[in-house]
Amino acid sequence: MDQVFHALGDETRRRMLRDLTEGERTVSELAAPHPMSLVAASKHIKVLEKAGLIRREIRWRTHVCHLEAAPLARAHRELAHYESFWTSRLDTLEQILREEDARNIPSTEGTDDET
Amino acid sequence: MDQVFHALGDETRRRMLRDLTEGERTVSELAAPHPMSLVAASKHIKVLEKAGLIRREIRWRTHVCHLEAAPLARAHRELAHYESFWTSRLDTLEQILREEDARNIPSTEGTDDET
DNA sequence: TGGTAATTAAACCCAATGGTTAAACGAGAA
DNA sequence: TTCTCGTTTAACCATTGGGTTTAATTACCA
Repeated sequence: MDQVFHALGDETRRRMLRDLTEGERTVSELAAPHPMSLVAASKHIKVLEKAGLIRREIRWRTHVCHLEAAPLARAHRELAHYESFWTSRLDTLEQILREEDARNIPSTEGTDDET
Repeated sequence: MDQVFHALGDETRRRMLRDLTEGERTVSELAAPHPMSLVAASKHIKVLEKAGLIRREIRWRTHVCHLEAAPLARAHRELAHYESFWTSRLDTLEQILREEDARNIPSTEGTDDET
């Protein structure tokens, strides 16, 4: 769990995970959007891998990465554990989150045309 | 989000959060279960606070901490985002998690006699 | 034989983490 | 005034993190 949450604690890596929800990606594809050296991106990927969040399939000289569902689900469940706390007192929370959502993301996230 | 996940990436802090789901706790109460100096525990608490995961109410010389629901809910939602990935391919995941659950926690978590 | 391409490995830098001990704070109690 | 108590601040140390650049790996291709 430590490793999983640590891995999640970096926007670069979360972005990579998000990209991976759309399908498999090579290391360079994952690295591309990020303003850093490929070496640095590669390190991020390795962090994700060590946390078990992704699996790497080496297809000769390109390494193809896949999202690994289980640890994400586990982390999600870990948080759900605390959910028992907040649902018990207010489901205004749902409300709060929707408002935040509306405020931050006007119309992202609906347009995917991959594969 | 970075701060939130970072804060979650440490067993000590997760334990503190878990304790806080049961009710408010002073700094020393939160620190008690952990084999480290109070100063170190205090730092952990500060990390949680900076991440917005807890709120601190200073009742004279004791600092009373409360769980703050919103950021936890936000993190939970962030993970739910990836959920769209895994639910789409297998709800064996639920299964996996239940098995893990059963394997790891025979009968914890039901016996609390605090306050 | 040597070049190209995708990626990792190695060495390095600086900032941040997680821990320590010792000292300071602040207000009520004696 | 001085003591005590819960907590934070300060200073320090070792380890890790995230980034860099340069070099190694590896198998196909010319």
